[in-house]
Parts: sequence; structure tokens; C-alpha cells
Amino acid sequence: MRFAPSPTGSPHIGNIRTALFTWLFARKHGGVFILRIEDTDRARYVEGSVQEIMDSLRWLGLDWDEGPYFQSQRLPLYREVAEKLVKTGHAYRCYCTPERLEELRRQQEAAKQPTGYDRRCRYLSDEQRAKIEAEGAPYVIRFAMPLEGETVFHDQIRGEIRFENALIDDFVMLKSDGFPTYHLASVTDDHHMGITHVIRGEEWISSTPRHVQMYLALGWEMPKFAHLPMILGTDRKKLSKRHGSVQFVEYIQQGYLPEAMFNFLALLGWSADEDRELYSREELIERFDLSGVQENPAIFDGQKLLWMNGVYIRRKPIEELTQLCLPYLQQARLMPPDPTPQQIEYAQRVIALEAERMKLLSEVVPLTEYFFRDTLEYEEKGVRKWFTQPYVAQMLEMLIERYTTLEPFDLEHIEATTRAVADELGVGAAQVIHPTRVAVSGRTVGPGLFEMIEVMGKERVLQRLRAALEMIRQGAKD
RNA sequence: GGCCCCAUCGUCUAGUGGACUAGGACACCUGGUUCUCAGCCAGGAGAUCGGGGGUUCGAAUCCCCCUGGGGCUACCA
Repeated sequence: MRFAPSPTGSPHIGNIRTALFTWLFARKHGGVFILRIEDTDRARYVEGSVQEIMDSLRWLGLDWDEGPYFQSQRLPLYREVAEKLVKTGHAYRCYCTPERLEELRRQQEAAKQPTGYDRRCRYLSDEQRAKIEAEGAPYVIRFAMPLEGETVFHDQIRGEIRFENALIDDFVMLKSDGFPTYHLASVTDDHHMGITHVIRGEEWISSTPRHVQMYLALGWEMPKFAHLPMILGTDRKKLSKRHGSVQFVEYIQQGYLPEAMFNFLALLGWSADEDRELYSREELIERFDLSGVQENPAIFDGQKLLWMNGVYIRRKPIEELTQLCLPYLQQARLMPPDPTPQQIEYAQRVIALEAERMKLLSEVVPLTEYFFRDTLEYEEKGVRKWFTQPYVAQMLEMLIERYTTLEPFDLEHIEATTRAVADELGVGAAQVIHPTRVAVSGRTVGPGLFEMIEVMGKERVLQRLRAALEMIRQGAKD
């Protein structure tokens, strides 16, 4: 099995999903998973994309057994195969210029004819050929497709697919710059690398008859083909830039967990016959089967992925989750680059309180900000609703006074003390809890108040209560 | 235009001739838990299986046509 991406840009969800399915299949059947970089188009090569591909695979835990191989380093092999086909009459040199080809296509389009090479050079006589060769004209090597009959192959997912040979033109195998096209390179490598199952995207179906004919011409054993359904954007169009983040690395940055992404991607276009959606990596390997692969394209909708990520975040042991969140906190300057054990301990307790609200690791910043900052930003709505209550100033004074002497400053005592204040004030507990939350966090939503106060610690809480009291008194004067 | 692939709730999907008053999940709505949110629990709404013909005692499941969507149609992959 192999995953053979082309380094023409940052890998997207679809590319990685193909890698995942291939990997799953290889692991399930004890096969060898090979990474092969199809860098045969020098013009479209994007610097750094190979690294991104490898980083993405590693991040997801898709380890490869061999490679990466680079097709650009195997040029002589492809030429050898192409020449062999020329010798056996299955291929020929074509000297047509790009200009002629373009003109030909224009005419065909104008005449509403199917476009394609007219095979002119296929029928050149030896003398004509020798003459052109003598001039040193550049050439490509084209495969000579059978002129009649049809090519039939059995797709592991879709069953039998057939194409009429006459409709397939003599495609280029070797370009004039000496590089192979995809067709030549992949067939050659798949054969030499002992690939038994070619698993790739649906967009390759129409190229498969060419590959089949090459195998036949070369006398090579045919691998099995499996064409995965495509992944479309919410507008049912092929995934592209305007669909938001389609680049895989962006998901990594936003704080998706590899476990969640793995699980989600495995279920995009594949399913086991059971009412379940949460699977571990091992369970997926155990269950994966080409027969469970969907034939119709799937629309990529991030909502379910987001939900699943939340599930996996909540399942994470808190120590691990804290380590995962740390980089985000540091980037936001909420934590220093080299935190002390005490600071990590504090962050961990904070994260434990907010974890169930987190769907992305990056959300740790907006979610926990107020635990770390010296000065709070108050939510306008909360201030208006709660700081205007007549009893609030008195309430804050009482809380400050009692918290100051409260020992130990723990959950149980904080709760008892706070509720006692409500009783004395003759109001419901909620009437105290809500304004206090605003005073202490600046917000109207968040974790349970008493837990929050306990984690913040006495000093920080007192300071915030005083600040709130000051603010209310100022407001009263105006 | 030509060739090819595909078609079940908004989305991911289960379903391979009778167990289907079409199941699950996300999202959505309601109720419960509770100091808010989230979480959790319970419930609800949501698909005449794209349309039309067949085959059959019986079709989401098989066949044909139509429609729709997608892919390919490069010296790109």
C-alpha cells in the first residue's frame, strides 16, 4: 500500500483522508505502508509542502514503513520503461509542438468534437521519424492506446467499470523535459514497489484504463484499484480555498486533537455497520474494510468534528490537557515561556474548571484569560444587571471581610460563608452568586462560583472584590 | 460537448428484496440537574429513501429512463 501525494501545496482534508484509509488498510492486513512523493511537475512544486505532508502524517500517527521516495530521483527508471514500450510498439515518440496541440484542441472544441490528440506522430514512417530526429526536435513519448475494444477493471469499491478504448487518447508518458507524467511514474513505481492495492481519490477513475493498458503492455501483474469518494465543501463543490480552512495544518493549529481528527476522518466516507461513532485507533484498524467505504461523495461539515474534539478533550487526563494547552497560553502571554511548577499547577486547576466548555485547544485562551490577567474586562451586560442591585456594595463589603479571615480558604468554607451572606442579606443565594461572579471574573458565564474562587485563591479574589466595590462606589457618585 | 462516477433527514451515515410505522450521530428544539454557561440525563421535530417507469406476492434495496450533483477531458497531479 502506498500514499502518494504530490508536493504542490499544503495537504488538505481529502489528501489526508486518503492517507488515513490507506494506512488503516495496510495496518489491518499487515501490509507495508509506503510514502512516495510524486514530484514530477517541476512547475507546480511548492517548497515546504513535503515537510507539511510528513508533519501532518506524523501528527495523526500515520507512520510509514518505507520512504519517503521521491520520483524526481528515479528519472532513469521511468525513461527505461518508456523506451521499452516504444520498442515493443506500445508507445511512440511524438514531435508535435505545444502550439499545434493547442490549435488542434481549439478546432475540436469549435467543431464540438471530443478533444484529444489526433495520433499524428503515431503513424510517422521510419524515414520521417529519422528526419525529424536528425533535426534534434524535442519530443514526448506517448502511449499507443488500443484503437478498439474496451478496458474493464474491477474497482474494489464500485465494482466493474468500463471504458471504450477509442475514446481515450494517446496520453503523454514522458514529457519533453525527461520527467514522467503521473501515469508512467505511478504505474512504474507501483509495480517496482510491489503495491498490491492502489487506493486513491475518485478523480483518478478516468485515468485508470490508461494504467490498466500500461500494465497489460508491460506484462506486469495488475494491482487492485479502490477509488475513494471525494470530499466536497458545504456548497457541494470540490474543496478549495474559499471553504475556510481546508489546509490540514490549520486544523492542527486550531487545536484539534489527533485522536479526534483520526476518528472523524475515518468516519468520513466509511462506516462499520453499527450505531456508534466513537472509536479508538485500534478499533478502527480492526474494523476497517473497503466494503464499508461509501460510494458517494461526502460533504465536509466541521460541526461534528468540533463536537468530537470536545468529547476527546473531556476525556483527556488533566495533566496531558494542560501540557497541550500550554503553548496557546504562552502565545497569548498568559503564561511565561518557562513556567514554574506552581504556575503549571495553577494552570492545571484553571483548565480543569473550563475543560468541559472547550471544543478546541485554542479556546483555552478566551476561556481562561480572566484567571491570569491582573485587571479584568467587565462584561457590560453583567455590570448593568448585577452591579446596580442596591445590596451589592454591602454584599461585597461583607464578602471581603469574611473571606479575609476565612481559614481554610477551600470550597466547603467558601460556599458556606457565601451562602450565609445571602441569608443575612435576606436574598436568595443566586442574588449573591451572580454579582460575585461578575466581580471576580468580569463575566456572567463560567464555572461554578465557589470552585472558581477556590482556584483563584484568596489574594486574587479579595483584590478583585475590592476593585469591584471601588467601581460601584465610583458609579454611584456619578 | 464527450466519457466516467454518484444519488437515504440540513450534515455524516445504517440499510444488500419481507424484521422499515426507514435506525444512529452532529446540529436544532423542549424538559430535568444547577448559581450562569457548558456538561450530563430524558424527550421532540426532521427523509413520502431525487423523479418516473418496470421486475416481484413484496423494492430504499434489482433493471431502465429522466433529472440533479461531482470528476476527468493538459508535456497537472
